[in-house]
Amino acid sequence: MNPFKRTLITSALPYANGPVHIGHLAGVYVPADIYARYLRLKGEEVLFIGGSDEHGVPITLKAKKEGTTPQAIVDKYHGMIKDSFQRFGISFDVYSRTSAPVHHETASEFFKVLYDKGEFIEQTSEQFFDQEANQFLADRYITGTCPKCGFEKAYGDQCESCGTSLNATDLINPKSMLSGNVPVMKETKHWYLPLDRYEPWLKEWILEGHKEWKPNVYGQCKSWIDGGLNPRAVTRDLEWGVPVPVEGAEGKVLYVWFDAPIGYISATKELTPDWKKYWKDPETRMLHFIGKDNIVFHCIIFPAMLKAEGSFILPDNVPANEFLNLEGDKISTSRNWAVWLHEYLEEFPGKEDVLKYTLTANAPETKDNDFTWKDFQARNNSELVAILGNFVNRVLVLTNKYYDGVVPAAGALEARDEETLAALLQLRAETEKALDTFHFHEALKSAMEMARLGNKYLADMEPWKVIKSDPERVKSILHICLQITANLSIVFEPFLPYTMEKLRGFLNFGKMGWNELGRRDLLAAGHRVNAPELLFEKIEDEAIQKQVDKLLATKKANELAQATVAPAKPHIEYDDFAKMDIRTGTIIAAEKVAKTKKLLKLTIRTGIDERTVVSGIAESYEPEQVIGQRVSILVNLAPKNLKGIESQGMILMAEDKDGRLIFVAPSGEIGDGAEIR
RNA sequence: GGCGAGGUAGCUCAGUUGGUUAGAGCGCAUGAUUCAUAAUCAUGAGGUCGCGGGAUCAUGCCCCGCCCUCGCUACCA
Repeated sequence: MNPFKRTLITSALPYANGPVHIGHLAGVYVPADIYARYLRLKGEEVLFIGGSDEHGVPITLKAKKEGTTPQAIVDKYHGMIKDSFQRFGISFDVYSRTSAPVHHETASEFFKVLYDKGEFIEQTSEQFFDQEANQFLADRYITGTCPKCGFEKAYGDQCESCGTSLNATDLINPKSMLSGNVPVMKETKHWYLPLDRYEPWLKEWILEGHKEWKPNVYGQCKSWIDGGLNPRAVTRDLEWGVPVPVEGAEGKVLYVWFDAPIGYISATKELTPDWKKYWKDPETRMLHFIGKDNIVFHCIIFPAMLKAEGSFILPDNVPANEFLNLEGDKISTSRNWAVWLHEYLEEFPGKEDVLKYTLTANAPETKDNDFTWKDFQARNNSELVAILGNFVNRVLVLTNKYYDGVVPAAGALEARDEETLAALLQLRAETEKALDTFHFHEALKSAMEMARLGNKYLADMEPWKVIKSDPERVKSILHICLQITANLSIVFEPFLPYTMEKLRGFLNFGKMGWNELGRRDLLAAGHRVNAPELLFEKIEDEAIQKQVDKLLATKKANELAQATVAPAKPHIEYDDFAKMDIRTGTIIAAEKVAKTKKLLKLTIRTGIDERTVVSGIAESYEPEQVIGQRVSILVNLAPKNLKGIESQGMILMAEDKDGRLIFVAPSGEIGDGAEIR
């Protein structure tokens, strides 16, 4: 039915500047792992690839901040990530890293092939350069005063005080973070991948050829393609990364987005010399499991790279998930708002599968979703413990009690028995259908139906009553219950691998393939099962409260950190201040600037004149609200053209931590044009 | 502002090419039951399917406008 002989599953490479959290797991690794285990169980040829993404500017910055080397940073987090994945039971066939020699070779070679084929454009532009350190500076390497809030240590790409995103050229008094010197502008040459060349092809391949992709994925792609594609730089001026393998490119490395997806290829190479089978044979089906932030790279850019190279296969599907929130707020590494996998593994030992279950049941498949500890507890207690664990326990307790742990032979089956056994095959079909279409939430639900089926059968048959009147009949009932239990050990294998291993131990039963699922004779009469233990244990309120408290503490710490007032700027002379001509004024007209979110066009009576000022306050005020508002206005600021309107001056606003803006205005009776000093 | 994805019971989600009383799980209520980790099983309450128009014999599903959430993007003197 499908023309493919094998499947290559890739999962987004986690960035090695921090540990992995439940957001990564729910969006990428848990679904990818379930799918990989499912295919393996079906006996298909599968390769499941993972690895750490270890290049890029943030890692070099972190290294600098901690006074160590980028390699030390990535060694630390790669080790941590790899270890927690392994303990958690993400069944990678290989977990590699982009700092590995094999990756440097592979990425380098890939670049070289495109370079030799003339697939790049060369372009020269001006960028900041540190003369003392003798290198170009990425935006993150420039620090200076934020033009908006005056925070002195703003980075070239973003001000961490007010959150504004910036260009390095916006900064007042830019300084190099390497030497502290003032950087100069200097020309630099880079290579670009002309994505525009692939537009017609992408249109056909995705928009025509892959209408089955998830709506979120397809929509994003369409948006990008319809919006027109531009050439994208594939190199950067940086020391940390894969060196650009052409002459005259000293001090340049491959840009991370070019480098990282090639990591999938390198990882495959690291695993097997037979890697080409997975990457170059059209009978291989490639799947990229990613989060929604990665859609454009995996659907547009990486395929364009592969296409440009010419000898690689393309992804057949890209099942991207949305984002997972935590207790109502966005997960954030820098704000420590996350449930970290390595901490979970320590605090909930032996409960790896519980987290997998919760994250699958709550997977952000079609929209962002919320993880709460309360929900985690409920899923564990009322589904895993009460439905699945309890059924298994009931069956095994009864078997031990009545038959000393030996599987009884079934007698003549009644209609209800037949129905129940037939339902196993039905549930298998439902689970399969959901898994085949990447509906993991639904798949898990139909697997759980099997345990419900057992509970209901048991409740209706009431063997504990029948045993008194018709002991022969009870043999049939428990025989069937045991077959259901054995089937459970198969159907849950992709989702709850550790637990199913445990269950097979209880049943004294070997691991069976997916194809055996639905059979009514998995356990032979006379087979001896073991004494039951508990499959899952209840999670008490205290354990949950502890986690909630931990998050509350984080929240408090964040608020405190936010409450810290930006430090004072260095002294200036009175003359510096005196240069500023600040006056009282009144807003006499206001309207929204078309096609902007934040801008209002204000007409201000300054006493001197009436003038136009464009101000970024539209998120705090409606135009009608501000008419008549008294203001303080800097009148001798050089005019600046904004969105086609000449802005003559600047309104003084006070801004709180939430970005709310308040007018700084005269507090008593005073006319327009009064000098403020 | 532009583009994309969402907005369905208290919570988490399904709803096929528009077709009779809109579904599931959890939670809640009531009942049954005791083999089982007070677990299970049954029944029930609970929804102007974001809002307003329109096309249709008929729409949660189609068209138009608006509102809200998330992502990408532009703007913040």
